[in-house]
Amino acid sequence: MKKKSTIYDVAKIAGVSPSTISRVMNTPEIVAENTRQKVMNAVKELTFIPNMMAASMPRKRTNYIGLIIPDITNIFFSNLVRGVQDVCEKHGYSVLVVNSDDIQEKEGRYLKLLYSRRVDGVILTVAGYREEEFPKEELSLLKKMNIVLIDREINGMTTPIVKVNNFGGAYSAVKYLLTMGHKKIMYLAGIEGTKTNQEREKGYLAALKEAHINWKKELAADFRLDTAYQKIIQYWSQLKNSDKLPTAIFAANDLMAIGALKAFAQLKVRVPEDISIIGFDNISFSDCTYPPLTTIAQPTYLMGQKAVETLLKVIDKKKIKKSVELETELIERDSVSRWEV
Amino acid sequence: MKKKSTIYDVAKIAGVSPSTISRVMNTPEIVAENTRQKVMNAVKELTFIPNMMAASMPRKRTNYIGLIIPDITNIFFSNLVRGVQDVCEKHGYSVLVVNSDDIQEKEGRYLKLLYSRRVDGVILTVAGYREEEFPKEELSLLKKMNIVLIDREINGMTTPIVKVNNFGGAYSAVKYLLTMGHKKIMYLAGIEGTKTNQEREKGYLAALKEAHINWKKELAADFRLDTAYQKIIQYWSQLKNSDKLPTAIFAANDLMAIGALKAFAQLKVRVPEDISIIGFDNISFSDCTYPPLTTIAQPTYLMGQKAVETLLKVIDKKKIKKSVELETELIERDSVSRWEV
DNA sequence: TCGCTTTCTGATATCGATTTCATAGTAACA
DNA sequence: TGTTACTATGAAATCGATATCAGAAAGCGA
Repeated sequence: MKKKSTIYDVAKIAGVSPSTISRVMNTPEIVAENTRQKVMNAVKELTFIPNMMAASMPRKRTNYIGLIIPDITNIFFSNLVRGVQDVCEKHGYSVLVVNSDDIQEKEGRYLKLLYSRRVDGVILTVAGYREEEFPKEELSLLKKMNIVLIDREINGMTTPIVKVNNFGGAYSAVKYLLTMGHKKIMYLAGIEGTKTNQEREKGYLAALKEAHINWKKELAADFRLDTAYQKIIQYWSQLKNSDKLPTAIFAANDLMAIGALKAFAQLKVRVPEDISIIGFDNISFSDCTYPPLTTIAQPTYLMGQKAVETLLKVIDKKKIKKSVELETELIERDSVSRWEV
Repeated sequence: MKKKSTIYDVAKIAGVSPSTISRVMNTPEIVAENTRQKVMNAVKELTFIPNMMAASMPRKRTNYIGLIIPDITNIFFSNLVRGVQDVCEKHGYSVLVVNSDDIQEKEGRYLKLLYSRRVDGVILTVAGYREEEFPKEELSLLKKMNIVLIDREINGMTTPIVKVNNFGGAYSAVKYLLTMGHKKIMYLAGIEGTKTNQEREKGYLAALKEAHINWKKELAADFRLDTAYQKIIQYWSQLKNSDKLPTAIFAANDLMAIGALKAFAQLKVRVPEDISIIGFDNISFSDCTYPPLTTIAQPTYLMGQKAVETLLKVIDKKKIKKSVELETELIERDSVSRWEV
């Protein structure tokens, strides 16, 4: 590996001072045409590329932002990450992504890491599994950093947030099932501790209440495909042909809806003839399932973008809206059919 | 935002020199028990967390590594990323992930970015679309950095690489189709410029040759689901019932296999009754398709891990194997059936 | 008790940029 | 032509850690 050249090396070759090199690299317009030429030549000769790391010390900016998500492997989040990355790059920022696996303790550890790396700000999807109280140490870290929440709110906290109208989305999903004639609708729930799940649950209950429907049933899961798959298999095996079985399922996300689809394929329960399923998210595989999944679309990529835009304003101490709420959209495909009695 | 405390603040409170603070943070065992206590108290009082950014200057290590992949949104790569992240974290490294979108020009730009950030090393999936010659500027950057390739090789370059036995995997996929009685097997190709695609193609051809089968057909695509979907729709619409239609398809990756599945669903061509499909990768949705996809599994996560392990050795100038080649495994599911004549 | 280690700590230079301040040189104006 | 006002550049301090080197204090053997 060749030795890396510094601003001093360039200065020596160009016969000017290091300050001038810095000026040419950052504000070329303030240096005289012919010194600029000399410097550019020297830069080319050494193929000099400035050390951003070193620059961030006096600048007191690293131009990094941190992004904490549950799991990059989850296609919902990888989409969001891409939105974050693309906007960041446009503004000269780089993204440090870490996975909390929805575990609070990891979230805390990573927050500390991001702080020690002195990222300029953090976009945070709070972990789903957590104690009632926010740990003091983590809280003090949050106060020391520029934070924007994404996807999931924290109760009683005024941190800026970018999210989707979960209540509205869930409400319209269930409403849709109702208009299709379904009277027995089950909610396949996500991680209980997340505000996201709570809001979707409220939307589910609100729609039922409005339609004066008393039949309700929640199957507890955790947003994960395999868990949903197992829960469904288990529940249906126990209650074969019982009237406790719903005619439709509203899944708190597509991953679980797909898990359900997989379970029903194995159980030889036909979708949508025997049971209808609607998901939430519109992840990129939801049109490749069998049958293609009807779902509530979330603008995932856009959420990532908005979150960065908000964060950059926070960093630059500009005025911001405390909360950006994006709307969902019903995508009709083939996993829901009319239920005739 | 509270002011960030430095090693000097801690020193003042603890009544010792900054050097001692540094020692307590890095090599506590060499400082006397009771000064260590004093320092620890001061650290706690200020909730001091050292600035890694600043530390990396004299250390001449950033403890960052760069990871260039085509697209984080591609589930194949997001798995690999997770493998990279997990091992990195264990060794005190953080990962800076960027997306080349398989475009050489972006790859070059990001390489430069990573260099300017002075990452300790780079794990690189070379972009698929590129000119014949390796651009000089990019090449000189590669020489200045610690590089490990992953997934895709570069012709005529001795850079260490972690990959899978593509030839063998493809060969066994086609061999499997042959043993199932298929005689007309199409190859649904990935990006032509990638070594990965070339090797899989060779595996395909080798298996056919060995079986003395002359029927061959390649449908050019680009590893992407939508492209594969469109190509299939187009090809089948043109050649309805012609004997130019294969009885089985070997897709260069699962994403394209799933695109094909989607196309056939729409074309009312039954899988596997009318046509068999085998994929490559075993991405996490491949068991949720209809029918569940038979495929050649790649240890994606493991590849990420191995790449990091190799890279860390390169960074520490330890001896390494120039090339780590992992094996694939045939996963039999339901998208391939026996073909009886 | 003397001299020699060993243990522990502090002073200082350093990493590679930026930034402030000072100043030389030139232009502008009356 | 003298005063003022810019323009262009350099010198030096700074960011927050680490690392080297030197010296004080303590321990130990003879």
